[in-house]
Amino acid sequence: MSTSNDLNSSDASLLLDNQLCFALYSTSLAMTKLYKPLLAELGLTYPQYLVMLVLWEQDDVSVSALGERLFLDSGTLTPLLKRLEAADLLVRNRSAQDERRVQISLTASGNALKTLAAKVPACMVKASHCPVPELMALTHSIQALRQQINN
Amino acid sequence: MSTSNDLNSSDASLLLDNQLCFALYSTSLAMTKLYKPLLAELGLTYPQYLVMLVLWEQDDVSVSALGERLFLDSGTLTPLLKRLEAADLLVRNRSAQDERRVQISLTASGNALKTLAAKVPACMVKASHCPVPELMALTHSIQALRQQINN
DNA sequence: CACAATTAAATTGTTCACAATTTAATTGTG
DNA sequence: CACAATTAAATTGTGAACAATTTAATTGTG
Repeated sequence: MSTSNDLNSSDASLLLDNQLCFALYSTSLAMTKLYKPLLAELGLTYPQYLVMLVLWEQDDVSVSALGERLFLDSGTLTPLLKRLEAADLLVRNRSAQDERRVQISLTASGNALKTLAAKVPACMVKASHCPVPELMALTHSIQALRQQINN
Repeated sequence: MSTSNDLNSSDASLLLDNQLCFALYSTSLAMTKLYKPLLAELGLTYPQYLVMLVLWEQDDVSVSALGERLFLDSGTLTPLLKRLEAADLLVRNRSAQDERRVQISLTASGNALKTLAAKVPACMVKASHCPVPELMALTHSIQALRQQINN
């Protein structure tokens, strides 16, 4: 019989609550592990790959523009970009117009890597063992959730 | 006009591919940020909260059992568990039956924290601005994807 | 123009993740 | 029983994430 001290309902909440956040968390980590061997061939980690994807879409962007796109701040991006610069995939230059800004531009190697990276998406879709329409539907649902969370 | 060197199709793939993995990655990080102030009141980080959720469901588990449940290894769990032990929320003891195993048990403080944590789930559901049935459906889809990925 | 407020990166310090290795205990096989 | 193989945690080293702070440049207001 339920009493005011009965924690069963909160237990259920804790279990239910656990599900969405933990599902996102654990599946995101699983995805990153799935990418790892493929990206290792390119010499990239997953966050580094995300930065390269942005740059392949639009070269010569500021650190903050990159951050807005990826929802990451300079504390995360600065050291990551330095590693990509050390790998000769991009260069970091202070903007002449605004000395506070640092512009990120691809090197020839960084541009060339796009060709090698072109095979990554198909490999990932195959590795997920899921039909593409389902993957797309799931993507839209998750993006909608992120939209709600970020207000 | 398309040529064999035209990268437009791979561009599209790169964009599409980006979506699901990046959606998972960025939404998971956004969720963790949403939890942060709430969990800070309990003195927990999000991964620490996950460990406590498991222990509130089932006390006295081994490090590897915890790892199977959370998809994490001893390299991640050992230092995290030491911090929770330092916070007096749990104790780590070598199993008498098998000296290789370390059993994790809640302290009185660790058990007591469950009452405070009971309010967390409802707060998170409210903060997500999403109807519960949608959250549940999304959870199941993501779990199914994780299942596929982990084979 | 002066100077406070704002903005952009970088830095510092803490906490994950995880691959690879190490240490120690247990199990399986001859 | 001996001892190689396996298993469980811990350790080491690298690379994120991020809050809080710092540094430096720009903007806004009097």
